[in-house]
Amino acid sequence: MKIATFNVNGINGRLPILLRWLAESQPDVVCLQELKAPQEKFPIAAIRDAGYDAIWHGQKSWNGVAILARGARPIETRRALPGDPHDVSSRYIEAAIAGVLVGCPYVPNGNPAPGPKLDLKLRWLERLIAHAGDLLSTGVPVVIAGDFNVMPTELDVYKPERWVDDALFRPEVRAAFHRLIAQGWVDAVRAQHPGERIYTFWDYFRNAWGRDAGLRIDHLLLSPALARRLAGAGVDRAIRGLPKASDHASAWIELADHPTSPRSSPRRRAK
DNA sequence: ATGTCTCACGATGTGAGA
Repeated sequence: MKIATFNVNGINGRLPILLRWLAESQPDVVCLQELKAPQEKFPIAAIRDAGYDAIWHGQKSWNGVAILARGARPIETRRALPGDPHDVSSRYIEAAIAGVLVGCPYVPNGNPAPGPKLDLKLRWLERLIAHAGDLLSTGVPVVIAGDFNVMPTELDVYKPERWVDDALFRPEVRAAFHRLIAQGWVDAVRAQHPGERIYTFWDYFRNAWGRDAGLRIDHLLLSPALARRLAGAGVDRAIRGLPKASDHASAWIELADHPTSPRSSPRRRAK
């Protein structure tokens, strides 16, 4: 089972790229962010033609999230992050697909920082941490796949010193992300490629793609039971190089049908 | 501070957000 996340940056303007990528990479489940389309302008017909069903939460101009499933109907479990009934931004959607609960977050950017936008981001992350903890406590297999707008470590930034005051890399933002991970989640791409420089986003400015001046901000977090099924993970960099590309590439994981690694505890004695 | 791109409004440009 292949699960991917892709910040599409405008699903209608980017529809040819999305359809081409679906045909080439054949993910079973896709989390999309930044649809930038109202609910009624989601291109569901083209997506069905491509062999996928979908649920989505649109919004005029900004935000917007969707979950696609190949040959299956995602069973929606939520279309907003709990914890603030006044928050109307479409930044979270969640569904059950083939025995896996899939959460699709689009964390607020937070810039300019410091300021009210950073404060909103930090509050949103607290709500995500609370909800993620609830999901873990159910014991259900969960993947949270989306645009977290956080680089977890210096390895995830082409030039860390340039980004320490940015809302994507400030200490309090990283600390919130690490508290989330510490609940028991596995950052799948990092777990499969420890020590490797991997990016998922390259700014449109300053020829960032051409210089490989990237950031790793799109993540797939696995609950313990799913982490034991992790069989592969990576980033489809090629879609970032296409004409009219999104500023993000997609990150993906491959899950085996059954556990491939033992439980981490009790630990096996080294030979 | 800058750079580039998207979408909306409603017009052939401008503003906001990222």
